[in-house]
Amino acid sequence: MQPLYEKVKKKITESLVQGEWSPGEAIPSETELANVYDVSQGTVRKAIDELSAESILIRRQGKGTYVATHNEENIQLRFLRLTSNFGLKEKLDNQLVSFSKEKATNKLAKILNINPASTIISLKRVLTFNEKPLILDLIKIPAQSFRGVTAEMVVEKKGSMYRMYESDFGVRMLRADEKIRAINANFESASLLNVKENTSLLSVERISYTYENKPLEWRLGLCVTDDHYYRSELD
Amino acid sequence: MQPLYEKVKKKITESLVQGEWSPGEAIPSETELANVYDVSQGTVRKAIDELSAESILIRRQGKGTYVATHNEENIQLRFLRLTSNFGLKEKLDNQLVSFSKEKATNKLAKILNINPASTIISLKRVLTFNEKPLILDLIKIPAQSFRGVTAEMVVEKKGSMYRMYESDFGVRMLRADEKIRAINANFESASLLNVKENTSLLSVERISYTYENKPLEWRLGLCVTDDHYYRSELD
DNA sequence: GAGTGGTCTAGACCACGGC
DNA sequence: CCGTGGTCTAGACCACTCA
Repeated sequence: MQPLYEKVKKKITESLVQGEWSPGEAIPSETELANVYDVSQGTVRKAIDELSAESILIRRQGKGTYVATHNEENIQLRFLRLTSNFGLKEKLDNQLVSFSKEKATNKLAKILNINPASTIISLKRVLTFNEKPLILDLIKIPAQSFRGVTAEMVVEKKGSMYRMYESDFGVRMLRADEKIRAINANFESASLLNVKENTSLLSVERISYTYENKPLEWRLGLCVTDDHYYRSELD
Repeated sequence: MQPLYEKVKKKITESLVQGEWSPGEAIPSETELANVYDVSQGTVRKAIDELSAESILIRRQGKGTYVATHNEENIQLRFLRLTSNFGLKEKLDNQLVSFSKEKATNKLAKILNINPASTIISLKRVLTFNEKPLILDLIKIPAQSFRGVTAEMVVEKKGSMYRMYESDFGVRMLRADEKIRAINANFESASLLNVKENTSLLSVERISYTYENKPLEWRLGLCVTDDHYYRSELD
């Protein structure tokens, strides 16, 4: 038998998926939800505790519980773990290199769990910090889930893809898995990142997931780690 | 005012630091602890919930709550995040390259929060997977906290440093911070790892912490990422 | 069957935010 | 002042483990 609070958690998650409550908005109070679902307030609390631990909901004492959003200033970079060696605050900029539609390869179709040869959006861009090229990103997303996306929209959002996914397509990325390797820059990446060929680059391959572990973005980032490092916390 | 369960959590942590309950052992039941600390069982539960979420304690339904240990099979590698590209299970081996005592540099003294120029143990080793060199580790630990450690002990433990820390010195590492970069192999690392000079290597700089965020190990690992990658989960 | 952690409830009071 | 989430309690019952 499934615990009651797990059922409540699922119901709340469903409402979130349905867009019943929007990012940034408050959800009903614990007592209200307890009445709606006909359980005790403590049970709702336990469900919200877990969603809050997963950063899906945000509690604010005295105010209420809010749907997490990526539209706030400090969440612009979402999954970016690169930090300056000197701890400086940096000016982020973004140049779109290419934008196209293409057919998914079998490998990509499998990763994104879509039909083989379905249409995907593929884009390449360079992120600069303080005018210096730092990351070359190759991003692939299924066209089906992002209908009507254009190069102009990407440029306008200044590189905050996750903000665009959320505000324009109602797609909230909740978690991501990354595979990290060290590789040598080839001709293209070297010239775009303004480094010598064969320079060591950090290769970060990322799959991002929305609700219910549905993968919706594949991304390969090549990073110059002369003045930056990738943070990782283990426990 | 500090919540009651936070106080209980601190008391439990103190007992753990004092070694009152050893790794692998069960701690007193929730009701017993509630009597000892003169709080309700629910309050003890909340304290243990958090320690359990931090993997400091392990709950086992019907049996009791146990002190986490690193002596079990699957925890041998503790903080190692490298995975084979092919998902294979691999045979780990370990060669000690050097072992020495030296004076801490100012930088290291600051990182480990010890007096400048205090004695530290410095060791270098190569980890091989399926006979192939994979990681070159440089490890530095304060001699003060690991009195009597010898090269023989390290060799005998077959590279499981964290297991040795725990079983021989009562030091349990709870978490670690890592800084990851891509670098080029120099002459020494290239020859020890059996790759060409200037090959790209993953540089993983790690600081490990025991109870109360006390740093007790600094480590630099250089990894060959041809057939392996570093896993990272973001949320 | 006894003892443990796991779930669920109901109710009291506290701390914070905002009107 | 009210409504919110945060803490704390007490007690009931369930699920699991082991002798």
